[in-house]
Amino acid sequence: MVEGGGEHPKSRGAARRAQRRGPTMEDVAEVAGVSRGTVSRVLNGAFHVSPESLAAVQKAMRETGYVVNQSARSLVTRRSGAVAFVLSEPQDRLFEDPVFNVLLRACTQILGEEDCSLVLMLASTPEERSRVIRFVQGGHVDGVLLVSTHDGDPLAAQLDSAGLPVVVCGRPPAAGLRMPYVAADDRGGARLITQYLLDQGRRRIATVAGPEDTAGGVERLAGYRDVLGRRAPARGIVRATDFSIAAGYAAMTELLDGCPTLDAVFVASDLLAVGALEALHEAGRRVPDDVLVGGFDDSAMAAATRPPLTTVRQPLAQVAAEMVEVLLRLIAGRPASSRVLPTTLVRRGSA
Amino acid sequence: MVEGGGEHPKSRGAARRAQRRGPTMEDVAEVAGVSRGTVSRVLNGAFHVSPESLAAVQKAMRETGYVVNQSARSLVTRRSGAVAFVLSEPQDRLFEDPVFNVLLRACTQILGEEDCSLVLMLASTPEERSRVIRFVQGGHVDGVLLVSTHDGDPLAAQLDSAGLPVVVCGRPPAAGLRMPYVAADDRGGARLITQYLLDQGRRRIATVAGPEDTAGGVERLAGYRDVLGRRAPARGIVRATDFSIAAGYAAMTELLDGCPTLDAVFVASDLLAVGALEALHEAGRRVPDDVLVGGFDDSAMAAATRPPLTTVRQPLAQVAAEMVEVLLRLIAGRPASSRVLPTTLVRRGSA
DNA sequence: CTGAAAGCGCTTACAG
DNA sequence: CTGAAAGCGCTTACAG
Repeated sequence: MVEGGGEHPKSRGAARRAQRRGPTMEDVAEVAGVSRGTVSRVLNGAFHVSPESLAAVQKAMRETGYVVNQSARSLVTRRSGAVAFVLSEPQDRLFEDPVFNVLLRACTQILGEEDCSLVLMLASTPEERSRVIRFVQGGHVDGVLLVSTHDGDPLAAQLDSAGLPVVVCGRPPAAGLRMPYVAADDRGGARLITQYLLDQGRRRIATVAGPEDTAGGVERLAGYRDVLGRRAPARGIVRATDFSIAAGYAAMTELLDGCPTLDAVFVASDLLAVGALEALHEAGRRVPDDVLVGGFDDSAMAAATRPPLTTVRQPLAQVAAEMVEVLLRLIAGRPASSRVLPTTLVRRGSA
Repeated sequence: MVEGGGEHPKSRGAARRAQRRGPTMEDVAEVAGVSRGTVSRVLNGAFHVSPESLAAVQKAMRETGYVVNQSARSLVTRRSGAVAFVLSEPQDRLFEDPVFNVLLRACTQILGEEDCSLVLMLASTPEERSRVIRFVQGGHVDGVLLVSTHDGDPLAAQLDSAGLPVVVCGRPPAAGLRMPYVAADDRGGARLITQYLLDQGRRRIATVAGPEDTAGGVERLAGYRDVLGRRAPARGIVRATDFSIAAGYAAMTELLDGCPTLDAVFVASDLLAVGALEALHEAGRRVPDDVLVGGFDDSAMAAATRPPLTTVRQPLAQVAAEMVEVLLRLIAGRPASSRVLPTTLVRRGSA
């Protein structure tokens, strides 16, 4: 009863490590009175296993408190059971935007239900990017969920050629990339809200657009233009430097300066809109009386602004679910294609 | 030159799996003209390796594009090179609070610099909790960073007895737990801001406290009481049901109802304060003229409220750094003790 | 300083 | 349906 006992650590180096070795498959097999192979079979689907063996093994697993050693399993299956969630953004964009957080949480939850784990990686710097590449090349993960909103991201291209399944969130950051993506319909949503502002009778509808190297910056502006065309007021388009509150404030200030007669504004994200509302307030413009304000995202903040923000809802939970589904399909070797999800208008007090 | 080539997948089942087997240590050893053991030694510190061998191996690694197989390594070292970041919170608290996000990002970044990866796990439901336990028991991670603000969390106790290193963020969720923690000085911060409100000449200082099963709820209220004692106005303390904007709105409304003469309020979190400002605004109270408002956290939102929020700064980046340091020490088998980090007052427009 | 060898705990054809 | 055996790619004493 000394051998393999957990209570008396073996002397050969065990003291240094102090890891309690749990029961192995061998132990379970012995208790169940079957071979290691049979135990493995019940673990992996229980095909070709007699009811008696099955029961014996399950009982033995319970008794011994067996839990599979993932390293050993991965070594032979070449599957890690994990995927990387890679945030490839400049630092400053990262910390503020609630959109990423919601996405991350949703992905974690859904993956967990599939018994797959999520390892979070940041890729803001060249060092971090090379770490990501080494990591995925090293077989630590079976695939990657890439969140990258800015064009020309070097990581996307590298990942694309790394040979493992990748799905990107949002419009792919560069042409010629073969990886599938899942995106909300930015352009359609922008059309929706711009049309809505028009339908409220406003005629001088300006916009605070996002940075032009981002999908949100390009697509949402395109949607705005789809609706307004030449009816967009002169100097009615200002680009924010990033998707932050501060940038929204600055852009709105500039807009009021160049286009003081505006009576509505479509702001390309809720975070920007928070800053824009601030600027409007300081300028003495009443929302919605003087100026209608429409946002984009429907993040938690949208309901808490003064007045509450009319905005475009991105179905983030669904985006997450579809990203995971596509990635899991790819990992399983099945084909999967890109998906674009519809956005909807959410009416509140600001427009 | 056929053997081991990546271009022609071996026929035995390789088509199904389609994983390009990268070069192994064996390949590197052959190219370098040394044994596998020597390659391993340069990988693990390069002690007892001659300069020539070292150079040869490094060259061979570069040429072959070798990258270590973590599964194989983990199998023998019993180290995964990863830690779990476990968010043990009810769902509703999770999605909104920026504090967790900042913490998560900071931990990911710091761990990355140590070449350690972070796997994110949610533990809101019993199913998720049991998955976390199975996961850590299975040796997937070397330790866990536990974020759990509510008392009586069953997970904390389970993790505590799981035998692997755990460090918790904030006050430990139950007495008798032996795991170290890293916390911001909630009580001291609350004292700081309450005293500040007093120093502004206000005499009827109320508070919106957090839920009483959370560290923030208990400690920050204690700090408030430390300063005010019996000078706290009657019906001047209302507990929010959780740390959300909506709860802040509700609590402030109740406070105004029960204690209409209040001239200052310490709100136990910025998110709550956003809701409280809303309620004050609707009630026609001017901030800071009629009512001074102080928050807690100094999250990104604090600078964007109207007026900007005077608040208590939690040194989250430092909390993250210390959590990681403590955990890594524990994993390395070195002792480490709990740490409480000082909080500071940040003056803005609301008080 | 270095090589040969054992062993980590699993899965998976291969025979029965 | 089931067992025996090979092998996944590494690390680590053990001898030299």
